[in-house]
Amino acid sequence: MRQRALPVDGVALICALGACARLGDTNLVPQMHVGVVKLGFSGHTKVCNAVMDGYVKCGLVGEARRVFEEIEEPSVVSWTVVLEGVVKWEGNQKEKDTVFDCGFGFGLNNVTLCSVLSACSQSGDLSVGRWVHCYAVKAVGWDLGVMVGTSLVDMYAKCGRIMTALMVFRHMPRRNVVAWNAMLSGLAMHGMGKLVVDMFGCMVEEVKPDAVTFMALLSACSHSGLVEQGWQYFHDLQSVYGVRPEIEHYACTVDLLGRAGRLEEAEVLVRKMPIPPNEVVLGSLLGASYAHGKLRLGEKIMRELIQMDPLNTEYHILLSNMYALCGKVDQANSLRKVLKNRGIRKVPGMSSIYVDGQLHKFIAGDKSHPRTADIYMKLDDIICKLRLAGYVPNTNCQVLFGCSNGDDCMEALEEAEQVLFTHSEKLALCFGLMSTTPGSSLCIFKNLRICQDCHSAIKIASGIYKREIVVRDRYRFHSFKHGSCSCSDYW
DNA sequence: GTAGGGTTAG
Repeated sequence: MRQRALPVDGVALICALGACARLGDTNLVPQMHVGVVKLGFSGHTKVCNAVMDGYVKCGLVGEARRVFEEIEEPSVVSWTVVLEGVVKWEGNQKEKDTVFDCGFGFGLNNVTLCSVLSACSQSGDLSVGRWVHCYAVKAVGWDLGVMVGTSLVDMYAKCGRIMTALMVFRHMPRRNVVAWNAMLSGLAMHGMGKLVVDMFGCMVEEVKPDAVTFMALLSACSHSGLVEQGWQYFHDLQSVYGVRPEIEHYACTVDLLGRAGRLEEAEVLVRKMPIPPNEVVLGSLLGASYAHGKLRLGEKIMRELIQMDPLNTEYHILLSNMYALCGKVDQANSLRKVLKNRGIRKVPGMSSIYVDGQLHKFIAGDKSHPRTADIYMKLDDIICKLRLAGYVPNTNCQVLFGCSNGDDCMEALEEAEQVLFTHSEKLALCFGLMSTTPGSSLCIFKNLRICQDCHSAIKIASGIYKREIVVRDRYRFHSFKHGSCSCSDYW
């Protein structure tokens, strides 16, 4: 059947849908879908593809699949969008298999491969990523081209397989600046700063570094404590490499100095910036003040941050924790009350783990998993073993909230410990340990930054259970092995 | 203005 010719309004509609998709707005996209139906475009390939893309971008993969079902003649683009959505958002292995069997039978091109691999990177789906890699090699041969090669490097790095990423990169016959950037960023995320610095030396022989390269370099130095090296790169950015420093480079450098405890220099840099500092730059400085217990500086930065972003929860919680650590319980409590009164809620922490291709998600205190009883039994056992090996729950931040006497405090302490033990990372770890073969490695994903207590608990667990445990948090990777972490506790 | 694609801090 021939597709009906697209009137001018149809073109406008596709443009508008594209804009909505880029916004990823969960209200706007369904509204636009209603409009599409009213205008009589149901089942039209290009319009539906644009609608599906919108749904995928805002996480509504079920809706996207329903739209897909109505397309009269799905094209390779339709399949690409639906595959991307399923890989990015569908946790159920059987559902994924069904779509894959049909989709990859349809034929694919480099765009499909890149798109699906990028979805794997985001959801951390190594098994689909590997499958796509094999498929591509069978279909195209060993030289997959620079774009697919780069997608593979990024996928392996973000799925926790940094050595595989390196291997793929080293076998690429052609590499441009984007490929190099993907490799260096991956290494930076894994805390392999020394290697990033060494490889940068090779990179400049091959291609000209750009603004993204320096983001990777600065963050690598920051995460590995290579302060002098990073500071040098920041200075050479413009003068040696002709790259104009952007606000992100400043944010990274502030982080580099701040993490290392050089807060005065970090603040001088912020005040002397040619561009007004944004909340990212100030947020870095606040984080560093917290890490190094500089309460006065923290308060000052907080005042500026509240002006810029009054609804942000992370900053409030950071400062509140800082008060608690300094023993200023009243101030800590009143700051928490501000959040509560304004109805501002913290983004809930969530951890997930793939077991046999199936995604299992946990939130703190979760009891919704079908194997909850087993999980909590195993959790008690793990905590016991951890304690014997020297684990001390780190209740610094919560303990003192709202208690007025010694008894209250003891009770609060026990409660605080219980809250810590059921953090989402620990539940995911526990489920991973009980449902995989002894000795195999585990990869856990967390939507926020890993907490201090879970970091020390997982370090000890990696030793006791003789497992490599990789945790990808919001910012970077932690690879726990033999009782220590690849970040050397510098994060 | 015409559907899908690789690298970017905290």
